[in-house]
Amino acid sequence: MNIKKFSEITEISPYTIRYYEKIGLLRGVSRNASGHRWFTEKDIIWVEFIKRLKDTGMPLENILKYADLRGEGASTSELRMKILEDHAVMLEDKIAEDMYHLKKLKEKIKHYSETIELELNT
Amino acid sequence: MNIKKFSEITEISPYTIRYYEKIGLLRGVSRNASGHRWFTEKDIIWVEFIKRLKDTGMPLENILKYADLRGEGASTSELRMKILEDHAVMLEDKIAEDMYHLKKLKEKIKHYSETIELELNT
DNA sequence: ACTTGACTTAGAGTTTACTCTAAGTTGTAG
DNA sequence: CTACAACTTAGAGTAAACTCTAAGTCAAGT
Repeated sequence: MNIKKFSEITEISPYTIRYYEKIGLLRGVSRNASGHRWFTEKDIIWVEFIKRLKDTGMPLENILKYADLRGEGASTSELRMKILEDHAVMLEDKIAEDMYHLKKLKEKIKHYSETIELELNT
Repeated sequence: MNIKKFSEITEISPYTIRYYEKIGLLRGVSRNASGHRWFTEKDIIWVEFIKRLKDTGMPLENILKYADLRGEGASTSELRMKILEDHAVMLEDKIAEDMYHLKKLKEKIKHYSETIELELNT
């Protein structure tokens, strides 16, 4: 598929897609006869994975490091697994922290509603 | 307390504290005889709340809007509560999304460990 | 043959949230 | 009285992640 279709499916702008290729996050993207990028199913799977890492707070620089290892082949499997394991631990901590933040926010909201309640009864 | 002490307690750099005051996030900070900022317990409580909103993904621009309403007094209580309620809903969604991401990451890690296991048995 | 629209590139510009610099003032210790 | 550290300000600089511009190529439709 062309970049427009790929952009629609992945919900990433063509600008960003080219940018990802430029910095080495996307590599080996094939081209058609006229030199335009031609994306495949494999590219979708890979960018969806990039999105997962990015959405869970991994900076592009680190994702790029993962992409580098991936490019080096099977010999880096363990290293890549280690990166994902560390990231998963980080994410677990982040979720726990967010749950605590949520609890505190709800307490504050409750406090607001009680205060407003009081004012209405004045 | 002076800015250095305040910085240590809140774990925000003096640069950032001054920046927050400059953009209007921190207001009404008192000064001592020599014109230096003098922070109180109330300032700590307020920046800790700013940190909570920020850490849960609220952009400074939105936190600033909340600070503006706060500055307008009790008449904006309901509006501020609404902002927090919306943010709490957003955070709940984010936590759910992160949990899904975590599940997917763990599946990939499992896949890695199985692949590596297989290679060792070759 | 020519216009149209989607693509290409290198590189410039934008946004958010800081982070630092330069020049100047003030309080305390020797 | 002077050195020194900590503060002050306005404004410049930085990093990350895009986002856009300008100039050019190319294939399809009229």
